[in-house]
Amino acid sequence: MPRELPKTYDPADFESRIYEEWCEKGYFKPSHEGAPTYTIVIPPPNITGQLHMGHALDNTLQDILIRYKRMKGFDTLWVPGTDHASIATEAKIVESMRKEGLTKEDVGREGFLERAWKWREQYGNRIVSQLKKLGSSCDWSRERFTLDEGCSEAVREVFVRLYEKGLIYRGERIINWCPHCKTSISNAEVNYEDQASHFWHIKYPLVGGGGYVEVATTRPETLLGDTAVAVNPEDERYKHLIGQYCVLPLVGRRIPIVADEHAQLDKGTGCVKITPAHDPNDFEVGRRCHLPMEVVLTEDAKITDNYPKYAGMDRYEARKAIVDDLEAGGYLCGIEDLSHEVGTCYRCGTTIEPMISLQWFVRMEPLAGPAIKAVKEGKTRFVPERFDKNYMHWMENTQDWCISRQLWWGHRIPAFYCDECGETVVTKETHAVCPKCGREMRQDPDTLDTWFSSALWPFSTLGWPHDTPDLRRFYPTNTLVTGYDIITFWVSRMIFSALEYTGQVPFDTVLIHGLVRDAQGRKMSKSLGNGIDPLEIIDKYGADALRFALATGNSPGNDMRFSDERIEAARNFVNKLWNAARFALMNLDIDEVKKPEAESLSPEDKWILTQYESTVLSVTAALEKYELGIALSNLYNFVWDVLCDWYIELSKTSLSDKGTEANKRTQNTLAFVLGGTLRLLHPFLPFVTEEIFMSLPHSDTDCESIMISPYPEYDESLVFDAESKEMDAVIEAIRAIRTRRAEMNVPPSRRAKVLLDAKQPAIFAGKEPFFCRLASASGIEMTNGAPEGAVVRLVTNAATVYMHLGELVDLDAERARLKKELEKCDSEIRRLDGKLSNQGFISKAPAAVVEGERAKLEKARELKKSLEASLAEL
RNA sequence: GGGAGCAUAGCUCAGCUGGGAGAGCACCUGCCUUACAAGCAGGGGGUCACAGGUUCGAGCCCUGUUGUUCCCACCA
Repeated sequence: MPRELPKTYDPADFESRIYEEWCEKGYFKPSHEGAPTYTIVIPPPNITGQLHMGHALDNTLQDILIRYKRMKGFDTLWVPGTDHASIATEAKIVESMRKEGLTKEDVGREGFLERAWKWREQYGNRIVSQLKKLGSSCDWSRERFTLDEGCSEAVREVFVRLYEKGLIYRGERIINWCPHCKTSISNAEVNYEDQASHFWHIKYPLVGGGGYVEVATTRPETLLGDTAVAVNPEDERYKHLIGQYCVLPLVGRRIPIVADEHAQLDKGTGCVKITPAHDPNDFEVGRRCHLPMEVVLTEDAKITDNYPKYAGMDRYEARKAIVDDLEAGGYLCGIEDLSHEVGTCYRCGTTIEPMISLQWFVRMEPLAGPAIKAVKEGKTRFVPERFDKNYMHWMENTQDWCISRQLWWGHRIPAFYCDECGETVVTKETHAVCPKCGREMRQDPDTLDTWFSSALWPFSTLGWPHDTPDLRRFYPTNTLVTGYDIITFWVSRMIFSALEYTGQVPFDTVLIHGLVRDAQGRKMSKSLGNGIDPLEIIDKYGADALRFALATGNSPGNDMRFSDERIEAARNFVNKLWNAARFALMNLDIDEVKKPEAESLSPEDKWILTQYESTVLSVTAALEKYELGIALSNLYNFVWDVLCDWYIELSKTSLSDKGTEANKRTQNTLAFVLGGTLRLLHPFLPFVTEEIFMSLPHSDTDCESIMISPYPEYDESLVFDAESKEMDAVIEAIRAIRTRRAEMNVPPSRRAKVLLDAKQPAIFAGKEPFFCRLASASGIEMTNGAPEGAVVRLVTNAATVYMHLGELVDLDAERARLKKELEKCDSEIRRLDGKLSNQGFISKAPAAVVEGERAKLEKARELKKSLEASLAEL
């Protein structure tokens, strides 16, 4: 039975209640029934995090998709979970310990991990409860964590397999070292920032006297680690020096002058100092020329004890000291100002130190090939498409991935070393005994890059490496929804990982969204303090309004601005829907809603049904193309401009006429269209649609909950094009009258008789109440030609409208108005005439277009006639 | 250095495969009309960044220019 809705829309009244009901009834779980499946795995939020607008957007989009597919009859699964976020979480814990005056070393590995797990207990659930407030219909019984036992097993499995295939190796390479986090990080985790600096020109005297070579550097402190100077083998200026030696200033070491193509003829002086242990290029030169590696910096970026004069100095202090000493020694021959890009840690912003280090790497080249192929072949598709360029570029230029981290919070590297004989064993087991000397082996102390486990997320969460029912049923998944900022970090790694381990792409579509920015277009950030808290928005406006604001008015892949204005507009729409429902409920006394029967419908019913069906079509088409914003704006227009502004107003006539058959039919149509509209809207506005839906009468089959009711299907039997056009003509006439009255400042209370000279008078039969209700008419009358004394004359497509409002008309103003309209009309005729007399247009444009233009011209000519007649009569 | 996005009403943005520009907000006018003032009715306001080109026809396609944002890149 229908029940009343409270007068004011207050989402706090029902949102959490409804969410709990859904959970209790198990609607979020897959049905495991025959239908095709549709699966989404959540991009796992970090356990350190609180819900921010980016999460809100990401999860709103996912929830819209999953709810849509669920209503469409798919067996849907949305897998939720969280990410341990090794470096970010570890940094937070270190920070909180620092406040207690403790360091990692003080508490030890065990103690630290104990704290980390407590942290996860405390904060890991916070974000989950926040996702629930948004309305996310995840299957919470399948919630996962990247560091849980299943994911850890998957990680070990992958590591061992790749190691055995030779795709994981351990080696000394130049890596990016963060002196603050005291760990290596991968290339992808380095951000480059422009920094003002200098270019120092330094003389390196030649051994045997008689001159020097001049090198230039941005990093004079690395001079200590120089083991050669390189010149280009083709460089005529220096060819004779190749093989000779020079003396390293301040250090006194003899270093060779080597030939290497890294030195470019047109850069600087053409001579490059080579520091193999602290520069990636120099490292390569060092390998090619068999140069020694000289490490000069410690893990916290201080000069090592090998250089007593500078030992213990921070790299920047050392730079200053060394520059001073070079100057004092007469080695410095110039300083230029220079601005250049410096690598910084994506977590803490500290300047990265390239350092030679023994680390674990994934060999990327063999993995990238299939990943490129899969996207080229369209097995995984980016929406919008342009992001595949982004992906391709990264994949095609990828370097080996440094996966070991000098952190404690994360997956421990499953490699074991024998301290006795140096043997290495990689195994899934937690202990290993040296196969050579039988000793208990020592596990690698390092952990894996947090993205190593995220890369496995789409299948590790479904049970891989085991052949589970979930994996079989729901893998590969369907849509991955994420921001463009994470394509290289995560999306690309999931794709190559999935192909390597499961032989399939992890998902068929990647829906990319942009960033949510503040009202001024700035990135929301903690340091700026301009973040908008989605939870505060939910408290104030409701989750539905937040979802609406995030889902509408932008297109995939583009950034959006979030403002008060936007959220208010969203809330206003939800409120509009609420009130439309209240209106319906005040007028409904039927117990059941049936599909409308064509024969008995009124013209306005046929009109709204036609508009509704066309909305079903456009909304569904947009959703299928992932154009969620377009789908929602179509619904917005339908609800506000069509259903509320016109149909509800038109229906008042019949609804006020209680007890008649016509009244019942209108009730049925209203309830039918409103119910269908709510279902169309449900994926976007889950709470308010459920609340209203449960108050409305409906047929028995779908009364349990809107979220498991079927999504509307386009029904051609409810499309009445001819009648709908006739109704459009009535609406056009009403509009024309309103406009005219408004221009003339006629108050609504001043009613006027409406006289209609129509080509098809039947269109207007029975429409008198509409004119009275909506156009302040006192009545309508059909006429043939201009009636006596009727001065106001309006030309519409289906009829010329006359009104007796002569005394209100300023005749001069009226003439001016008509002339202006006539001019507009004339210019339109000229334009169309020109077009239609253009031979090229006639012969080359499609017939339908030409026909359309002819019709327009015809109409314009008729309008001109009417306008001229009106003018003549004044 | 390479690549991508954006440039449309005062502001924020839509505009699908080319057929003469739309919304929300803001602004102006008039309304408590039996859901909604978080509302109703009406209105003003745009050389679609610039310059070429393709086409019968360009906001949309091509080329270039300018401005802007972002991504990638080891440039001493």
